[in-house]
Amino acid sequence: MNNNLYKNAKAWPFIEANKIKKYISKSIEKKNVIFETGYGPSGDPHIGTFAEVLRTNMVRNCFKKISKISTSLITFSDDLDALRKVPEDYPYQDKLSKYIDYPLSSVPDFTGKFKSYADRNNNLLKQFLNRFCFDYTFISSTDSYMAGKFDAQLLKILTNYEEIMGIILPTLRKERRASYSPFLPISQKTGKVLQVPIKVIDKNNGVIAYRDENSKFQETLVTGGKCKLQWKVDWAMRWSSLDIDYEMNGKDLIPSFELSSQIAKYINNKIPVNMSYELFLDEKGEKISKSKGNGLSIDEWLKYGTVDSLSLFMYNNPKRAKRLYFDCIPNSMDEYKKNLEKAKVSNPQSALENPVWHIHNEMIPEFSYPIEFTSLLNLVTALNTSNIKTIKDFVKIYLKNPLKEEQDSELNKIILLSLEYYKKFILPHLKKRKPSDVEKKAIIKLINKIKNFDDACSAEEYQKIIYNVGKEIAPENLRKWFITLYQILFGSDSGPRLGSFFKVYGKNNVLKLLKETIN
RNA sequence: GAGCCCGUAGCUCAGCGGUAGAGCAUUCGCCUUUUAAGCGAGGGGCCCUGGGUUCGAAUCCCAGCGGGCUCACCA
Repeated sequence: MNNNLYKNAKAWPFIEANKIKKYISKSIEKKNVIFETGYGPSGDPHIGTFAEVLRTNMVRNCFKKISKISTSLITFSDDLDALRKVPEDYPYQDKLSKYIDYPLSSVPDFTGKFKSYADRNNNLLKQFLNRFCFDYTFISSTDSYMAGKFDAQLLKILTNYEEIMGIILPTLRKERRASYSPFLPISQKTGKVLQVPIKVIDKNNGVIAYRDENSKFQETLVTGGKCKLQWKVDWAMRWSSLDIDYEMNGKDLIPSFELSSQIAKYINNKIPVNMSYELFLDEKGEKISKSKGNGLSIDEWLKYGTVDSLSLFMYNNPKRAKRLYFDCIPNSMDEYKKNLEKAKVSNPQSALENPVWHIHNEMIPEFSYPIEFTSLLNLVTALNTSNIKTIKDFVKIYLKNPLKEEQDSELNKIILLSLEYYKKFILPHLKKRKPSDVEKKAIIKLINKIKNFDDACSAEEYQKIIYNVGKEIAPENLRKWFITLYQILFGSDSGPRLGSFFKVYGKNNVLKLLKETIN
């Protein structure tokens, strides 16, 4: 219906979707548009992989709006690739290190839960993707090679062997040129992926010959899973085999994409529409990588922030290098809430520019959490408690409108997140100071007065007690007295209104809290 | 060497053709309380430089100067 709206939309996923539409208009019979994201299961799924799937999915959703052609999303796992390095955080270091150079899919999973090491990592990725309810088709490289699904392309590469070598060799150093081959035979003896020079090629029979680990002359078919392709050739082969129309990649792969595009001309000249995105940086501005273990993982983000806040972060400015660190989470949480509220009142055209439109594929939820995450963090810091009920009671006092039922569970969710964030990033920096002798006496007085009240003491009465004690020790500057209490009780210069806090916190807890400060 | 990104308030950044913005920091004012979980008000800018396009440029284009990252072994 709103075709013009979609055409004029300036949000990046729409720009990409329009690129695809233009691209497929050149081919006569396009029945299904295929999006690909690649994954190397050499360790835990990386947040970058995840970002790629999320963003690709956003483009796909926009494409669905501007075209009637059906779509699919392939998540391709390169699990026939060899294990090169044992990830530092993997629990079975010694066991895994014996499988260097073996295909990831033939390395056992030492946790005993999965068929193979690759299977374990593939499943971790799927778990994350399912959490976001993506609609995708998972394809295993190993399965495809073994089933002969790539055979036609493999033979084509063999036919054009010289041309393809001619593209790659100039990009390599001299030493590497001597050993390079686009085909990596799987050793018939050990099962390792071999990086050996090809001595003889027989195009008619689809056979190559090489010397194996023991310098023994071996012949093998290039088809049927007997050989794997070097990755840049592999990439180009996939575009053709799987008929890929769209694929993103990080900027580190820009030269590789260009090279694979050159190679693709000798397969079926299938080169997808491509977008390169900037890499995520750690707090020092360096590339986040699996091997370094710097920056943030998906799990770490989700420990302190919602799935939606993570999606928002991924949506924003994919072509700009961004620091991905813990301190991004509260901002992203608040920005999400802001955008959600903006979406409710925006016109149809500007709605398409709103990140939440893309995050939720147009099905924007009506409710979000009722309080900004940063405000909640202030509150949790001020209260200095892990008691969810106490926090919730205070939120209710703060909110002008009564809490809607739908918001209640959202609130519970973010209270838990804020508590995690508080414990990890705020609490360690708070420094409660010890009271001076004069202050100690005042606090003892406060304790005694509170003790003499019954349980039903109101917030105003608590407040009155605090004031009366304050007047005695600092009649000229009551503000100072309150600051003093905040510093001693919470390690901060400001905090909640103490009368209300004491009331909600409960008499016994208050007395306990006060007594702790004078010991 | 090649490619990509970034130069906007003291700091971190948003804005990306139509009056220069936010958070933090800073200055001042405000508690026997209409929620101090702070609140209110202010100061602070040749939007890196120079050209171009335009009625109009922080925004688009070109050139330059800074800063950063990535790739040139593997993926």
